[in-house]
Amino acid sequence: MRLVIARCSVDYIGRLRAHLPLATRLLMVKADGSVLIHSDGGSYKPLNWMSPPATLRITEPGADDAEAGVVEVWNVQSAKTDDKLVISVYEHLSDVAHDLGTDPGLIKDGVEADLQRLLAEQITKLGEGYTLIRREYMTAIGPVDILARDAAGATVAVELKRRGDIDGVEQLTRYLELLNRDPLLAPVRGVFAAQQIKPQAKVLAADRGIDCLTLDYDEMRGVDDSASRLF
Amino acid sequence: MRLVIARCSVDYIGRLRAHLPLATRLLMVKADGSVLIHSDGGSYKPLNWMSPPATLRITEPGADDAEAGVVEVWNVQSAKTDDKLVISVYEHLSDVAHDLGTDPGLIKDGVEADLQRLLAEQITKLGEGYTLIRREYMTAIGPVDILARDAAGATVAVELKRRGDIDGVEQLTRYLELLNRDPLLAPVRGVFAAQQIKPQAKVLAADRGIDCLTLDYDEMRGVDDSASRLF
DNA sequence: ATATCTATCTCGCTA
DNA sequence: TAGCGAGGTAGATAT
Repeated sequence: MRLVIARCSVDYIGRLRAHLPLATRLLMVKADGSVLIHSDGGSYKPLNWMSPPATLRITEPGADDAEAGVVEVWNVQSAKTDDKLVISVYEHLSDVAHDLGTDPGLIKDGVEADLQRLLAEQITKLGEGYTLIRREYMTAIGPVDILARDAAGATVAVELKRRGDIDGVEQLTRYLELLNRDPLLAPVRGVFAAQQIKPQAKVLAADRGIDCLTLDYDEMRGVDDSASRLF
Repeated sequence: MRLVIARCSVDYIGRLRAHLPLATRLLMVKADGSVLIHSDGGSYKPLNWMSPPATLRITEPGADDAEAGVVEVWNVQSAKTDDKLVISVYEHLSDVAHDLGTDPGLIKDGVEADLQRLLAEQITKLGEGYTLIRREYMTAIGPVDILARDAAGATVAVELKRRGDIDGVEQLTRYLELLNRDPLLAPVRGVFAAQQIKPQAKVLAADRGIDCLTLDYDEMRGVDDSASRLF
């Protein structure tokens, strides 16, 4: 990784066009050829960037650019698309390089997949006498998160979200419509389960005859003994 | 902005939990207190981060950590939420700091707004004899991107996306339902227009009697003479 | 302030 | 490889 603090202007031409006027910024060149241009604020998103795989070619400025004060032109070319990033460097303020090697990567806990695993294991959270049919039940329009059977033997489709939004209810509605065309499964009821369910989503779910279930991840995690094995 | 190359491990606790094992990485501390942890690959997204506003407090390691080789503990605390990032630094390999000042920011061209302007100007892309009624036609549930009249004088509602997804079709369906209640407009047909339309979206659109139209931005942009005026 | 929608989204999984 | 869904989505815009 090479880190250059420089006064520069930037032009991007690709899926859109974008321009950065002359200012002092950080230029980060990664081992895979990707380049990130960061300012001293904002968030984790750079002002501009080139995704890998890419190649950086540093050239002398043309006569006009040199006249304007440009000392180097960085041409960053995407290897797969014809996206191009042109960085005009006016002044180097700092320049360091280090080989970081490959990163072991991030270990996550608490995403939808974990919630789904826990609910499948603790299927009676849905109600007394429920049994799991299967997780990720495939249909023509995508996988139903959890398919279960209630105490009376009726099929129940569960859509699971970390945050229960209106489009989650839409998604479950589409699944229910499809599943109810299958005479072997019909009638199929819907349950919308999430850690938090927004009021609008609750209203829409009620309107569609879909039950809502708010899940307590920490509590479910506490019951699961594999949680302690994660770190 | 402070740039530290360090061997470190990282733990995040907030909306989820995440852990980064010991490895060499870049730690970027911005003027607003935000911290980014980058590896030498991936894309513009850091391995882990803390969004501004945040405060960084650097402390001595506890006895156990010191024993394990930790020389500094960075506590990054979000000012608004209780999200927390703990960076255990084992070794500093490089450390530079620069004041970059505020950035003038990015100038963009080629997003959905541009596509909408172009389609409004080139409304016959929809078909022979079409005329524009108006862009951003307001309804109670939001603006319809483009409202037009076909050669036969019937009303057509256009939903425009850069990438045509299933929820774009849902959105257009809601608009059509509403527009068709207006006797002055009804019957209103729907057209789903995008640079790329996903197969599932096409199937759903067909099922709802909505036409699909794939747009070529570069070609439409070529026709438009205002494109050359941008930079 | 909140709600909604876009994104050069990125990332990971699966068919 | 392409498609599809999730994200600590983030970021912008209209309400």
